[in-house]
Amino acid sequence: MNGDWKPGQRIPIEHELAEQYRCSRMTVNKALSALAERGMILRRRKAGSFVAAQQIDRTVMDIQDISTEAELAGHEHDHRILKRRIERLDASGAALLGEKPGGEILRLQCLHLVDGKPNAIERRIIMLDAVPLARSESFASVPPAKWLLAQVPWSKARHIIRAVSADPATARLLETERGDACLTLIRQTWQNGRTVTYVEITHPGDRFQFAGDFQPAEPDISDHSPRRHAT
Amino acid sequence: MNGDWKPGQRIPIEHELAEQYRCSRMTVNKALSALAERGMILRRRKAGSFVAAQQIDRTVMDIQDISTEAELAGHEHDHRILKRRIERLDASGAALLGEKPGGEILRLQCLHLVDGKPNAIERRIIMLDAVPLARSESFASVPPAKWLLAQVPWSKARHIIRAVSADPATARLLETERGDACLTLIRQTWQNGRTVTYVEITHPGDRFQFAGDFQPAEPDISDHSPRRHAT
DNA sequence: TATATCTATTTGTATAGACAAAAACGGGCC
DNA sequence: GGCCCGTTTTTGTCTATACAAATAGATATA
Repeated sequence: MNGDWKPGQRIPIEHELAEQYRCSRMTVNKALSALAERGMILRRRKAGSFVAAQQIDRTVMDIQDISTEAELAGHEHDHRILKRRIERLDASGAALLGEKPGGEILRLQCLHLVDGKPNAIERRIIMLDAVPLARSESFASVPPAKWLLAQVPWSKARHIIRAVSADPATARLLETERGDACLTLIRQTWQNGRTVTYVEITHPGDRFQFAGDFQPAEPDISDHSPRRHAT
Repeated sequence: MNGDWKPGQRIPIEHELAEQYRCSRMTVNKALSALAERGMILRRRKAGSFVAAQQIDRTVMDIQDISTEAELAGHEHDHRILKRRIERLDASGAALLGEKPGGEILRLQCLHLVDGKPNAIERRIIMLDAVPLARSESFASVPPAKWLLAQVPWSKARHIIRAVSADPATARLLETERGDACLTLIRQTWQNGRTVTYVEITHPGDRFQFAGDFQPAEPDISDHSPRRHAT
């Protein structure tokens, strides 16, 4: 990693880099592929490799389930099931989930406490045909997120983060003021193209935030040595 | 990808998988390494590879600069510089940034308009010793984020997403009600361990959200064939 | 029993060679 | 000029081999 290359600039071809740094082309390829995967460079056959024009601000967020997160941080976690009802998916719900209406769902509402204080409200829909075992699960001892994680592997997830004002019911449960800013995480998970679960988790804004880091791979081909990572 | 493995279960060793799927160990290693990188499996020398106990909910968010994002979505973007002042970093600012106080900074405040409507307030600190060119830049035509992206490549970024209630000044500028929920993105970028810029971008909660997808790698070693990706 | 040391297993990574796939480029043709 | 087609460059990936590094488990020792 000597002089930083400028956006759009062409990188020497793999064979030249291999010769320059006295390593095999495979090693160069692996390093450059890693850079490409992180969006640092663009690669096109025959055309060559180029420093990415616009650095994409890509950040990786580890969005854990609340109980796991609390445990890892050394806090006490507890939860109360406020609502648990089997329904059929109506039209509006179906539109929200992108599924067909009519299927049986389990609708849950759950309050999460961290160190005894309300930390989040979880409103969840579980598709019962995707997770039949949920029908007989009370979720009294294991919170829904953890139970689901252990039961069903998901193959795709989508997250949305929103700021909302607390409605009266939410404010009361979270012991905050009505209208206070809250951070809502919406997560939908699929398996083989079918929704497994949809959940909205609302945190009081003054007690929660999401953080993510992005550390691009250093183009450290130059300080390459036989016994160090190249990625 | 035949039967899904259960968490904690041990995966056959690379040599066995190579034999089983009639490919070289390098190929197996590459596939498993990719899975490990995504947190799907855990690997330990001598011990073996194991299906990750807790599926880490890791999501990748593309957090673009506002103007770029608006352009991509086909919207009109404009901005106004509300404040532009050269100061010295005081103690509280230094603590916030994790830098030493006393250095010269450029403090900016900027209103972003999308399709003519206020969409965000940007409050930014630029370290002038890291970006000396900023001293003579007015940012009247190019918004700060875009200008910086073109000027200084960053090597590390940290993002925090928070929900906050609009203070009176923010509410007035964003043409929303005081106390309304807002989504604030905080981003700090470094180059070679030194802060380049720190920015807080506050969006009205009813006009903004962040989204991210996570699609884990399929363990598609079984349908391996000479001319398909193994990762 | 507890601790240190050795050994064998497993992953990590480099290498050289081979061929495939994409696509930029050039020539020939209308 | 514009279009088609073969050539060539560059990346993408697999193979087989080799050795290094970490460490679980076995053995020796206190």
